[in-house]
Amino acid sequence: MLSPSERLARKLEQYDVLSAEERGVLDAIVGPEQEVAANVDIVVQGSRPGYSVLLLEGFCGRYTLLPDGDRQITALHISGDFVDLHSFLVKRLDHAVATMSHCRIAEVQHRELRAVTEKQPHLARLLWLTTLTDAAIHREWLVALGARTAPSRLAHFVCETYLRLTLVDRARDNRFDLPMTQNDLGDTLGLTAVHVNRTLQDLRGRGLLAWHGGTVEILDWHALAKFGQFDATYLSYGQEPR
Amino acid sequence: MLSPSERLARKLEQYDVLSAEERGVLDAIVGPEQEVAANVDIVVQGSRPGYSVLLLEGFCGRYTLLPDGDRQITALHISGDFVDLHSFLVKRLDHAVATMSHCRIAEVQHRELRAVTEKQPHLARLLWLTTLTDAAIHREWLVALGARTAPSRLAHFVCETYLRLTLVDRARDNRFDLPMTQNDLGDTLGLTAVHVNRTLQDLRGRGLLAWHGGTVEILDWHALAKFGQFDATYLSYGQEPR
DNA sequence: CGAGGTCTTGAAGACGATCAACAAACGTGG
DNA sequence: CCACGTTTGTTGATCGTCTTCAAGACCTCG
Repeated sequence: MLSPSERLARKLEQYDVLSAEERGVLDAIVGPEQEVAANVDIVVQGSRPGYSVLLLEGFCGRYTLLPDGDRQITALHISGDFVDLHSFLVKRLDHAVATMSHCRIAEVQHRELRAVTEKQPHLARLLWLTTLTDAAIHREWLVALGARTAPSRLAHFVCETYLRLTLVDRARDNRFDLPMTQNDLGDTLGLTAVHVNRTLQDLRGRGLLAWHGGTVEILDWHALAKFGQFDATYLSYGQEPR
Repeated sequence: MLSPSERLARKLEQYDVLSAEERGVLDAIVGPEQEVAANVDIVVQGSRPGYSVLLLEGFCGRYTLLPDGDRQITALHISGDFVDLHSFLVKRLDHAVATMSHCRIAEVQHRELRAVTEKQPHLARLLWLTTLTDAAIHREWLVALGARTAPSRLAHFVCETYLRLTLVDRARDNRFDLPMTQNDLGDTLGLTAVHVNRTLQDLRGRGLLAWHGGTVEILDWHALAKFGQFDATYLSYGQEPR
C-alpha cells in the first residue's frame, strides 16, 4: 500500500516526472494518515483552515448548501486528490467537503505549501495544475448542466469518473465501485432522485451500463462515451515538462 | 489610462499588496497592447499556445462548442482578467475564447510566466489565486445551473457581473454596459434566447432591473441579491497576505 | 425483527424548449 | 440621409423533460 506522500507523488506524476528530491519534499510535508467515517464533513463551509486535506482513499464530495436546503455537489474527489488545495490561497471557503465513504486522509499545512512555492517551483506548478484540472472538470460539468439532457449528462459523468479512477488503480475492466446514492447523483447532476432513477433505467435499457449495489459496470464504453459526448482532453493526462 | 501591466497589477492588488519590484516584473513580461474587433476568437479550442492573453479592455467569453452545434459559455471575462492563464500549464486547451465587444489585449509568454514561478513566488501565488477565483466562479455557476430557477440564475449572474465590474471601475451607480445578446445570455445560463427574454421580463416586472440597449440598471440591489441568493464571499476580494 | 434509508413506480403538474411569426434596432451601402 | 437587409428582441401556441407528490418494495443494520 502506498504511503500518504507516495499517493500524492503518483497523482502529480500523471502530469510530469518528479525528481528524488521532490519526492523527499512531499514526504516531509504530508502529515500522518487519518481515518474518517462516511458522511462526515472534513471541510466546513465558511471556515479558514490552516491546512489542506489530501484524500488518500475513498470518495468525497464538495458541495454548496443553499438557503432553501437544496444541495449542489460541485466536485467528486477520489484517491490522490487534494480536496481543498485552494484554501491555501483563497482563505475563506465558500463550500464544504464531505466524505461519501469511509476515507483515509492526510493534512498538509499551508505554511508548508507556501514553502513549496518558495523553494520548489516545479512542484508548485504541478500543484497549481491539479487545481486547474479541477477547474477544467468544473467547466465540463457546466457544459453538461447547461447543454446536455439528463441521460447524456449521466453518461458523461460515468465516463469521467471511470477514467479518473483507472488512473489511480481504483477501476478496471469497465467496472468500479461508487458509493453514491441516487440522491447524491441527483445533487450532482442537477436532477431529482426520482429522475436519476428513470435516467439510469434509460441507460440500462440502451445496454450502456449496469449499476447495482454500489458497483457500476460499463457495458459498452465506446457507445457510452459517444452518447455522453465524452472527450478526455480536458483532464490533461500525460507527462510533459510543466 | 492604465498601461497593460498596470491593469494586471490593479487586478492582483484586489488580493494582496504588490512591491515596486513586482510591479517592475509585471511591466517587463506583459507584451504590447493590441486591438481586436468584436466576435473574434482570441483563443482557439484544441490549440497549444505559447502565451496567455491578458484582457485589458472589453468583454470576452470562454465557450465550448458541442458536436450538435450547441454552445455553452463557461466564463465571462472583463478588464484585467487573464482569459487563459491556465494554458501555461494545461498545454492543450479544451475550449475557445471569443471577444464579445471591441477589445484591447496583451500577451504574456509562457516562458515569462515560468520564470515568475521560479523567481517571484509571491507573484506566482497571486496569479494562481486568479485561476482559483475563476474556479470559484465556475462552482457558483454550477450551483446556479443545477439548483436555481431561470429568474434566480439570471439575477445571480447580474449581481456577480456588476460586482466584478465595479472593482475595475467599469460599473457604478448600479449601472453597467454589457455587450451580450439574449442569445449569448442563453448560452451562458443554459436557457434558450426565448426564455431569457421572458425571464428578463419577469425581473423587470418585479422591479429588480432594467436592461435596454446593452445597458443594465439594477433598480434594487438588495432585493436582486436576495432573489439571486448572491453572496460575494466566493470572489475572495480583499487584500491579505497570500 | 423492526426501522430507516434507498430504490422504484405512477400520476399530475410546472418550467422551459420548440416552432413560428413579426417588430424593432442596427449597420451598411447607395 | 434614407433604403434595405440582417441581427436582435418580442409574443403566442404547443410540446416535452423533469419535478412534485405519493405510495409501496427492497435492503441493510442495529
